[in-house]
Amino acid sequence: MSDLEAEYRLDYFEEEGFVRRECSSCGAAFWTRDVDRELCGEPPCADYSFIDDPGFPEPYTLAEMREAFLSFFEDHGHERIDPYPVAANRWRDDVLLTQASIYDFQPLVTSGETPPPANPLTISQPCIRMQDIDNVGKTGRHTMAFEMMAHHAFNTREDAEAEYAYEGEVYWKDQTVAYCDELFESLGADLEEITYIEDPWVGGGNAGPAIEVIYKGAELATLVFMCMERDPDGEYEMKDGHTYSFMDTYIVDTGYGLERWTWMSQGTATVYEAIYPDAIDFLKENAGIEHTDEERSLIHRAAKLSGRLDIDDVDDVEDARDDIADKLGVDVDRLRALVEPLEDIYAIADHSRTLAYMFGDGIVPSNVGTGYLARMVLRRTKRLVDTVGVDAPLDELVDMQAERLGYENRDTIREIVRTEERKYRKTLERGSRKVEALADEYAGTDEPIPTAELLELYDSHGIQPDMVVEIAAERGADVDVPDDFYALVADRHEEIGASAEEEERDERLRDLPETEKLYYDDQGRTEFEAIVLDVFDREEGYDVVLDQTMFYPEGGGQPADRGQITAGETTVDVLDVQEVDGVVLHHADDDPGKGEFVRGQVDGERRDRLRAHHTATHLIGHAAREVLGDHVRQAGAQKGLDSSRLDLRHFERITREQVREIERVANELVRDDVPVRQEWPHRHEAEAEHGFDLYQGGVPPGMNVRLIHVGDADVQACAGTHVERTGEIGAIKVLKTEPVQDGVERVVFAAAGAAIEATQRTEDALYDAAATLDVDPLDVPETAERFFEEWKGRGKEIESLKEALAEARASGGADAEEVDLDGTTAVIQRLDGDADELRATANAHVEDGKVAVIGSGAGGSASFVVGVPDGVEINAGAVVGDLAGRVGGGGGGPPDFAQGGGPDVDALDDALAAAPDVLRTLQEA
RNA sequence: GGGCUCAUAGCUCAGCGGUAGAGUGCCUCCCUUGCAAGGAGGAUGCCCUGGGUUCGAAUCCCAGUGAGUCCA
Repeated sequence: MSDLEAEYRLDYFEEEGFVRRECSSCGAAFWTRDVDRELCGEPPCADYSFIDDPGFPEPYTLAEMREAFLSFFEDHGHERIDPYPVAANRWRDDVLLTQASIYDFQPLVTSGETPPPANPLTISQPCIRMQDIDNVGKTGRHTMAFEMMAHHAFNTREDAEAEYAYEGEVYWKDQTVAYCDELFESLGADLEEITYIEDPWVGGGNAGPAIEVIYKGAELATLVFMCMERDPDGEYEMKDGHTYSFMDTYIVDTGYGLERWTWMSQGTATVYEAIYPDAIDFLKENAGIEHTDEERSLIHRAAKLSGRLDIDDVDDVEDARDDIADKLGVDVDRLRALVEPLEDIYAIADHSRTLAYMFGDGIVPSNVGTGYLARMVLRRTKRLVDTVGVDAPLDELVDMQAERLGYENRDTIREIVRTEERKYRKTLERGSRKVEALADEYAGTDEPIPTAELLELYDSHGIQPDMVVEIAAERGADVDVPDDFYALVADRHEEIGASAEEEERDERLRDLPETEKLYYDDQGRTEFEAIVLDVFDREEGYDVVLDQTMFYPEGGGQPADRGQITAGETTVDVLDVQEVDGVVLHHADDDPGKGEFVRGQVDGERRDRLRAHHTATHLIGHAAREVLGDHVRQAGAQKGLDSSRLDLRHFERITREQVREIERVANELVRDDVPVRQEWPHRHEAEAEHGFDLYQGGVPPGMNVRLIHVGDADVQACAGTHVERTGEIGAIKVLKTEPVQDGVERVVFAAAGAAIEATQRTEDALYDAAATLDVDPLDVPETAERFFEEWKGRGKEIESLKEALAEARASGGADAEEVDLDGTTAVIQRLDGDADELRATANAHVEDGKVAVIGSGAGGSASFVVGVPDGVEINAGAVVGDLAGRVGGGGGGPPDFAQGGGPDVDALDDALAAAPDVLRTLQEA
């Protein structure tokens, strides 16, 4: 094993007269121009020294600092790149949000599969980090949303054997540090005060030496030299305990915090006041926060010490605050009272900015993925706004930031925020009622509300424990919130993770060349000729590999083609087609023979239906964006023969009117009969021209991407087969919309012949209903309504008639046998009616002060109802139990009214005959 | 993607195997000339849908639909 110390011995440090020191406080190794320096300069080894004493001679706004940085690197040979969305899951599926500029180039660029958009490049990338959400506002320097300014260079080692999408060295460590120094110098910083701390970096399977750049107590940049990958046999052991070795590519990954640099130039008490002063002023005024000069001075003095506020957990923050109050010689409660409202304001400004980024980049609130994160941030913001007493509506706060950030979809953003806020309010109302009921229940008892109830309230109803505490206090109930509450929540979710089975890759398959795909040349053609390269004997059937094919393998939500392969006299059926690493496997029911010359025949009708549905999917997606808004994105799709479905991200249910509008727009494009074109541009040209909206169905690998243009209306990266002109689709009919999860709506539709068939099916159903009602189809709704009302009316009428009938039977005494039980009359009666009739009759007898035993043999089983008037000592439940036992069943009920029965109808009369004895026996007991 | 909760009168909900309830709102009457007033009476339910268990299901089980919520 060896460490990375040698990696930091840069010629640049040597030439510039740097010295290497170890911090006398924390022991970290660092490089400095100041030979007398002992401390690394990073809190807690040192305090902020730039507050009220900026580190640069000129103050910069956020925009000015961004421009200064980008143009500096532009002047030094870097190409400026537009920022990527904050929703990183739009181009990679391993993370949800963009947390660093390098995320933009993972995994395809960093692995060398795809070239970077420019090399070297510079960018200012908006990022969102949710990890420290609890401490935003408290530490004075942490924000959830920030811009990471960066310059990147992608290098490949000279001796690399494999092919990479970029080659040679652009620049490496010395130049990177030199740029950093020069940037500081150009801004007028005091270079003597800068320290470069050695701090190796590890993350995501990669590692490398890295340098933290500290100036006047603030970490302003991190220079990462990504050059190693995890390797069990590697020479270097990193801080994560794994071993690493050098790889063929090595990448300069820098991160300069735009907010920190801006703050440094202004020297305000907190970073928030430097980056969005307008928002802070607005919020302060709105919440009515004012300070005396003395208070303001205290806040500033506290700010200088705030670098020590560690962010790892809230307890630390509280401890550190004690510490700070102590140092300033003020009461900690006073400090807290002064600072806490400010902290809330800072957090609100930051969260609003986060929301603006999220919604601006098209994230839709949901119970899954990025949508869920957005929902959490929004709810948290809403709580902060309520706590601190800001009465501006949330959509306005977010809009202020969205305007500043230059988003164009501001109306949609506001609508999303309002919709989401409304949902949250409903949740809170629902929650309050639940908690109030629960609090009332426990208020009378000595017991506190149990933890299990708290967990249930939070997990199933989204009610925070502090809300329970608040409401419970109002109603005089106790609550104990355990310290490890959220750990208990996590326990509830603990379960056995499903083990993913790694599929064994076939060696023989790997040696085969990629299959040439003919289906892109002419998407309507169905016949072709090919050579059988290999045949794999499978458990069921065979996998046939050809040198070229017209068969479309399953992919992109489009099912595989079917058809036949003919070799001489032998014809085999192709049942399924899959693609593995560029090799197309034709799953057939028989072996056509390896090395044979074959003719392939694709099932043309099936292919045509799939083509129509695939192009129709693009049209529906386009129409949905037109009707519902630009935030609408594909969340999944599946094409079929009879219908297809497209899942769309949208923040509310799609209305009937909107469906009609979507149908109209889509069918208009069909009628216009516009051409559907395919092209294979370089991915960077495609992205530059159309943005990431191209990748509705996922990001394909490779240098070039296949684009499908529908006229001038819609462009998407897509691998499927399409029609030549939209007119071939004929018609598109939306069959239904349904929610698949919060924030995702599924549109089910049919195209071409399937559209007509689907319409005919619903029409048939309507006609059948109309025929039954004997009315015109258009009158069905009205008639159904009338029938339903009438049916309900009759139900009520039958009910009252049964009552009347029961009265009549009771007084008329048909079939009734009356027996005397110690002065009380009991009526034993058989009437074959339903349970309601029996009950009503029994009730009528009881009203007359008689014990009633009513039996029925209707409905294929025997049943009894026994009623006992007040003051008669007979247990009705026991009577029924006895009688029901005689017909092979059971029964029971309260003492004054019981029901029961059994399957043996033939025994009913005998049971009734025995009833007087049963009654007498029970009366005596 | 997974877990959990819920669905009963217009609204808010109770009932959790044995005759469908409360509060509120609605209608009528009385009292009172007034502010969320009081009293009496009344109407209003495919107890989400479909299957199962049971003599009997609003209630228990399964599936579906819809709503909510937590986590990755």
